[in-house]
Amino acid sequence: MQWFLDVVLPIPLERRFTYQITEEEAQFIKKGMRIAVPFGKSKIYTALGVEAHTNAPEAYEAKPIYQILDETPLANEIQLKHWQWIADYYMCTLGEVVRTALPSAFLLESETLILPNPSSVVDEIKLKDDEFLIFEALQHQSALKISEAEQIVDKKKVLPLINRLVQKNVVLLKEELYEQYRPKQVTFIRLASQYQNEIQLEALLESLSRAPQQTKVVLALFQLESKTRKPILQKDLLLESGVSRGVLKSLLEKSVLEAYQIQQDRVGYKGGDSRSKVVLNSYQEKALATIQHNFSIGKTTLLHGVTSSGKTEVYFKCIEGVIEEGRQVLYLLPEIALTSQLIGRLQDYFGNKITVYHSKYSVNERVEAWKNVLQRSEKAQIVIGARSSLFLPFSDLGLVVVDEEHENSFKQFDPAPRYHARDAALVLATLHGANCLLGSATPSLESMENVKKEKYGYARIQHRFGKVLMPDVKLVDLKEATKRKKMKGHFSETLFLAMEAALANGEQIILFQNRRGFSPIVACTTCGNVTQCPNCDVSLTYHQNRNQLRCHYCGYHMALPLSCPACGSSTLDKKGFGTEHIEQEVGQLFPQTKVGRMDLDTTRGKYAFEKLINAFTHQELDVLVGSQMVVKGLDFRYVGLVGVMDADSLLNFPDYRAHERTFQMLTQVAGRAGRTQKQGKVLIQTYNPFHQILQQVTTNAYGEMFEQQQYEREQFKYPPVVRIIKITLKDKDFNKLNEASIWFAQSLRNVLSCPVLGPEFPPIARIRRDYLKNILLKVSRNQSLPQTKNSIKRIEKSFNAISKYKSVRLIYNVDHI
DNA sequence: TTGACAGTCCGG
DNA sequence: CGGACTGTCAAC
Repeated sequence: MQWFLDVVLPIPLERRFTYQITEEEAQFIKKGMRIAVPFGKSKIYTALGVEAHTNAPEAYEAKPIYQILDETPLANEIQLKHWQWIADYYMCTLGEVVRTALPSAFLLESETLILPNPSSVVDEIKLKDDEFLIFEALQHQSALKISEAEQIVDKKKVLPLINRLVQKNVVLLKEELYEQYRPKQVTFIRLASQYQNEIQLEALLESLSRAPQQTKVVLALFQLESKTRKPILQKDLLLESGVSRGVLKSLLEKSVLEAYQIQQDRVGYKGGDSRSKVVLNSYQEKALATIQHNFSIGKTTLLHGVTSSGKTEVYFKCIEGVIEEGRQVLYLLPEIALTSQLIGRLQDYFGNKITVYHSKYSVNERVEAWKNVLQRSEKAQIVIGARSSLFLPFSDLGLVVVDEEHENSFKQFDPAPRYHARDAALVLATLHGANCLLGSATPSLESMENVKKEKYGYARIQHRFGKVLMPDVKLVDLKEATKRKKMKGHFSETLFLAMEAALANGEQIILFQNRRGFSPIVACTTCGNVTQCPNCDVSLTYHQNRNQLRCHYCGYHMALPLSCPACGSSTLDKKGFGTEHIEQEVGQLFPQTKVGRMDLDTTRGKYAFEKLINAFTHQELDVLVGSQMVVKGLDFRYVGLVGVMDADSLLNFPDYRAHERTFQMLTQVAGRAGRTQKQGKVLIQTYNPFHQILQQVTTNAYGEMFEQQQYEREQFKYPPVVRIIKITLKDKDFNKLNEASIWFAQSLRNVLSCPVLGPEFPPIARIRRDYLKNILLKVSRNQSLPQTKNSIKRIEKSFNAISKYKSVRLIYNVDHI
C-alpha cells in the first residue's frame, strides 16, 4: 500500500501539498511533526505534517519526503485548530500562520553549497574570469555558499554562472539543512581526580611553586569551592583568580584541571522561591470576587480599574488559583508594557513558574520557551508575553489574561496573519475551556460594548491603590499663550513654571510628545518646497544627532541638504517638533537638569529600554522625554509632573478611532503622575482646550466618553457597530492600480449588500515605490462574515484571471483598526 | 514566498 | 552580447 502525507508549508499558498511516504513513516508521523520536504527545483523546506492517507494524487506524481525532523509533535491539535481559525478569520493562509507561530529556528531551510568536483581535471584556460575566481576560491575552501560566491565575483546573480560550472564538471551542488538551534553549553572546571587527596595536592602545589599564576588559579578554585559548595563555572574561576585564559589552558593541558560541559537553559529564572506577599485592599477584593463569580459560570470578564488601582495584584490572585489546579496560564501584554519591572514582580510572587516570551528574545531563547511549554515543565506554567505567545503549544490552559486590552498594538499589521491578539486569545481560551480576563484603565469600545450586551462580566476598581489621589489634570491653552507671547520654545509659561516647581521639589518629570525625530519636516521658506522621500509619499523627517533626513516608512535617508534642492536658496527651515527637539529645549531651559529620551530610536538594542528605565527609576534622570512608549504601564515613584506637549497631533489623526485613542493615551500618560501620596500634576498643551475629549480626560469621564463615541460609531457605522474589512491594493503602476481598484470595488458592490467605501488613497499613498489604494467594507453584525469573505475570495479569483491585473497585490485586513 | 524562465532594456 | 531588471508561472 502506498502512503501519502499532506503537509502545510510555511508560505502564502492556500493549498496543501502531498508527498509520498513509506508505510513505516506513515506509522510514525503524527499530526504536528515537522517534515523536511523538497520543494520546487532544488530547495528543501520545513513543513508541518497534517494527515497521512492512501489516496494517490491524480494530477501529479508526489515527491517523497526528505526527512522527519521530530520524534514527537511540535504542535498539538488545539493549536492547529486555532491556527486554522486565524487563517479563516483573518483571510490568510494556514502557511502564513505557521510561519509566524513557529520560532524561526524550527523552520529549517536548505542552503545550496558549491563544492569542488573531485573527479574532474579542470582545464583552467577554458574558464572565464569569474568562473576562475570561483574555481580558485574552492581550492582554499571546501565549500562556498551562494552568498559567498556572490561576494567573490561581486555580482547579484551567480546562479547562471554556477550552472555553467556544473555543466563543465568543475563544481558540484549540494543542499544542506542546518539546525539553527544550538543548546547553550556552559563550561565548568574541577580538579583532576588524581589530585583529590591531600598528599598529591601538596605535591601539586609544590610543583607549581614556580608558576605563581597557575597557583593562583588552583587556589581560587579551592576558595570558590569552599564558598559556594557548587560546581565552579570557568567564567567565575577566571574572574576570581584574575588570570588570563592562557594560564587556565595550560593547567588543563597538563591535566591538573578538567573542564566539562553541561547544557543549560537560556530561559528561566535564576532566583529562588522568594514568595512575596500580595494583600488586596477591599476594592481589589471586591473586583476579584466578581471575577471569580463570572469565571465560575464561564464568563469572560473585563476588569476596568483606573491607573495604579492595582489590577496586577488581582491578576496574580486569579493566576494563583489556576496554577494550583495544575493548569497553564497565558498572560498577554502589549510589547512595550512588558517591562522588567512587571516581570520582576511576577517572579517575586510566583518564583520560577514563569516563562517570558517576546520579540526581543533570540531564536534560541524562543525555542527553549517553546519546548518548556510543550513539555509542560514547571517553569512554563505561566507564560507572560506579547501577542506572539498565543501560538505556544499550550495543552491545558486554564486562564488567559489580556492586560491593557485596549492597546492597538495587539493587532498585527505588517506580515499576514493580521490578527488581533485579544480576539485570537479569546478564541484560544474557548478551545481550551479556559477563562479569560481582560484588563484596562481605558477599555476599548469593543469590550465595553460586550459588557453592555452582557457577553462579558464587568469588574470595576475606581480607587487608586494605597490612597494615592487621582492626578490633577489641567489643560493649557496654547492659542492664548502664543497670543500673549508666553511661549518659551514649545513650552507654555504654565508648563515651564510647573516644571520649575517640580524640579525644585526634587520631583521627576515626564514629557510626552507623540512624534520622534527632531523636527518632522524641512521646508524651504523661499519656495515652500518640502523634501519628500523618493520611494514614499511622505516628507522626510529631520534627525539631529546624525544630521540626516529619514523616511519612517522605508528607511530611506540622506544628509541634510545645505540648500533647497528645488530652488537652490539656503533658507531651509525646520517645522514642527519631535522628541529630540523637546529634549534639546529642556536642556536649554533647565541647564542643570539631566534629560533622557525614550522613543524607537533610543531603545533599539536589547537592553537599551531597560537601561533608560533603570536610570529614570534610580533618579539619575530628572526629565524623561518620550513618545508613546512612556505611556505604558511603567511604574515610576517620583514623577510629580507629566506634560503633554501637543495633544492636537493626537486628536487630528485621520482615523475614526483618533478620539478614543487620544482619550486612552492621555489618560494612561496622566496615570504616570503621582504614584506616591502626593497628588500628581498633569498639564496638557493644546490649541483646542474646549475639545470634548480633552475635557473628558481632565474629569476622567470614561463613561461619558464611551457613550459619546458609541453614538458616533452608531451614526457613522464604524466598529464595534460594524466589522471593517480593509482591502488594500498595491502596484507600482499608478494608472493600473486605479483601474484595478475601481474594478474590484465595483465587483464588491455588485455582489455584497453591505456598504463599500472607496477605493481611496490612504494618507500615505505610496510606500516603497508602490502606490496604495484602500477599499473599506462595513459588514453589519447580523450579516454572515464567512459568506462575505467567500464572496470576496470569489471576486479575487475573477480579478486574478484578468491578465493586466496580475501584478496588483491584494492585502486583506479583517477588523482593521 | 521562491526560483526559473522568457522578454526587454541598456551600455560597451 | 552579457548583465540587470521585470513579469509570469508553478511548486506536490
